[in-house]
Amino acid sequence: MAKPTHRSYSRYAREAAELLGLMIRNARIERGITVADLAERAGISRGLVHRIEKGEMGSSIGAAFEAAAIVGLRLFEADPTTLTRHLSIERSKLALLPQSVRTGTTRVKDDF
Amino acid sequence: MAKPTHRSYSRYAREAAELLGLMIRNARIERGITVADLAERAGISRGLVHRIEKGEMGSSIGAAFEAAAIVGLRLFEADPTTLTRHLSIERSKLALLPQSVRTGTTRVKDDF
DNA sequence: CTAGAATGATCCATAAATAATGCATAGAGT
DNA sequence: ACTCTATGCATTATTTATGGATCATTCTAG
Repeated sequence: MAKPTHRSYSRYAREAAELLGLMIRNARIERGITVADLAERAGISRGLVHRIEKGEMGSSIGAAFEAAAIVGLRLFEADPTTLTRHLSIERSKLALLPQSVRTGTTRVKDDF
Repeated sequence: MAKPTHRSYSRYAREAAELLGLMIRNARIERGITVADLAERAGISRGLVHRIEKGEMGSSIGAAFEAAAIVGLRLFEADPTTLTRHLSIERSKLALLPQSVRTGTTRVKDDF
């Protein structure tokens, strides 16, 4: 990395991370899985599971989402099938949107 | 770090990350925000925004969630108020659950 | 078609995340 | 109450993610 001496996050982002961590922890406990067990199954360390459950902003998306998947947590309130469907939808939407945004002439879509 | 020569992720985790990236990208474009602009507002680099939008598993939760918040994306399909409420709920749930899981006697809750 | 800009990708140096370990504490179950 | 285990936290070594710069490509607008 290079410069980030320490970052600042919006309240929304922080709460979202904390919520994700809490949901993972709750789901894990409900299923009777230990931290060590979850760590091993996710292929990460015990400490990282702990930090993810605490909602620390530094943990990687991959580790957090993998842990969530293992404890059966459905991100975005979607089951596996729905998730795949959502993916298609978003991919389609992307195809319809302009592929680059012009900021020069400042043509923001929602100003008129 | 220590050992992870390269990790393997479940399909669900990968799709979730990809979906998050696509949603951020779509929301960004819909709002007419450039990658550079989003990067600056989130306090991260252009390259990182790009990697987040691609759904790369290595990016940090903090960077991704901050980007999502800036483009107005509501994680977990919850608006800010609902998010805070969800937090309370999860915190309450946690208080009711056992604080440590016993794996020794293998007393999994959902087997009977 | 042209010009300008945004995007996508690569390279390098460095700060940061992670794994591993050990230890103290708290909790569960008997 | 006691024991055994899970958890929380700190430390260190190593790996990796990130920022910054640069270049090629693709898109937009005229």
